[in-house]
Amino acid sequence: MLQLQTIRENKERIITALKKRNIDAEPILSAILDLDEKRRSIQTELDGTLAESNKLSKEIGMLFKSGKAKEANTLKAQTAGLKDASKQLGEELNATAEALQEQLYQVPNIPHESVPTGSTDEDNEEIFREGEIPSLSDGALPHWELAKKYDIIDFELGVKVTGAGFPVYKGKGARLQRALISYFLDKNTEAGYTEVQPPLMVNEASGYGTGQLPDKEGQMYHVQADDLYLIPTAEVPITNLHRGDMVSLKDLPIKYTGYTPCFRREAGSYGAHVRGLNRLHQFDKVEVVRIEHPDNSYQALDTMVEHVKNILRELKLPYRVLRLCGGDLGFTAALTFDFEVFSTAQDRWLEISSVSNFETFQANRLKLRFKDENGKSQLAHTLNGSALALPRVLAGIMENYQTPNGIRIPEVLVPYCGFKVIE
RNA sequence: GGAGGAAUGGCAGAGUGGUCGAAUGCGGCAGUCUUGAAAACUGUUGAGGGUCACACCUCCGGGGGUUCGAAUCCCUCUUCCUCCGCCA
Repeated sequence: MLQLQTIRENKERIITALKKRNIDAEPILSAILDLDEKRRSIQTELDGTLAESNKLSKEIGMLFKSGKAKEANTLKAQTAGLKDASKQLGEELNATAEALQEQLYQVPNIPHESVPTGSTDEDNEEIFREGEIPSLSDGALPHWELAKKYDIIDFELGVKVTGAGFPVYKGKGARLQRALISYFLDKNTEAGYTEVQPPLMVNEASGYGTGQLPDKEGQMYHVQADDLYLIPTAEVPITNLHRGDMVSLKDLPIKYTGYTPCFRREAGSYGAHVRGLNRLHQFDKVEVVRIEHPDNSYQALDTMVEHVKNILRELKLPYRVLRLCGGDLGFTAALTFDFEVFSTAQDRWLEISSVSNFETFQANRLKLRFKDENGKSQLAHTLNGSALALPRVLAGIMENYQTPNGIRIPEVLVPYCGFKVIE
């Protein structure tokens, strides 16, 4: 959520910036500023009314104390009108403030100046590419075929137990997945992130805090009986650990990593691109979250990008890094880098990580602040990234490491797996 | 699930109807002292709205009510603690 003050002072600049998202923000920003002005004028009027009745109350109190009950009762009669007026003004104020809030929730984050223009993922800007794309033999298979051949992932079983998009990992497949989780967590804790195991369900306030609500209500599983949401990413519970906090300067940066299953309804997805592990309703992910001083957040973003690069380098997977264009940028992000692994057998790139700076957009909703060098409280910057999303990494390993005699295990994972090949 | 108790500023913790936005301690900040640091001492220090700046308004878990006036009384919700029951 943008700060009102920012909108008041930079309306034109925001409109220009949001054009990168291919939206014309003029109408909504004008509506917001109108509501803001209306809210303030009601507030001023209400303040005056309250000031007057406060004053009268004090006088009445003093009159009672000095035994002048009769005069006090005369003043009492005067307060009735003020009470009605302030009650009505209070209701108006609430209605206006609520309408204003609703509008503010509709405005996405301002894209960073480096965000390229564009409307779809085809307009994303490739900024880095590394790793050799292996030349596979003629019989190379996509991962869902490999999964069946070696009996390590069973999609049909998941359909029976739950439904499509809930695979069952078996044997060495399950072990490889567990190995990847441990390996990622180890890499992240080595880099100074504190490991946490957060709840897998969150309340409504948390959903609003990180921006999943109200914008992406339909993407989350909602447990209606208890009004809780299954998390679509560990970003939600982990960032919300500090909702409402006033952190001290010396605690920054705050760095967390956590492994969680993630649940997404993925309403509207279909077709070949959702085959196998490409798009699931439940998947595992290891996430990193940072809370930063605004002066350091972009440096921190670069650090996170380098960190993920380093992991992919160790796994010896061919990958590229994209700077998301305005049209593809998430609602809450100011700047996002996507990582994609090349899936040789499918001949396409698979997104395996997304690293973003949200600047104050989430912090403003979270009321996550710190005391700065001058003792003034200001909003912190929040960032997060996947390090990494499991299924597609698994798919990338299966497809790129396949041989006619089995799937080799990347060297760094062998100690975690306890075997060198799936055959 | 049953019975009680509690929720106050960054933290701890007073405050039970009228200068209480709130004592005190810790922490933070500034200063004195010191070669420097620590200790000690002195001062200062909640958040939000509003204003050019004041004034002024709001906030003592959330919401509602009583009253001229509520941190303080009533209702309700949430959370936490203690005891009992049940259970991984």
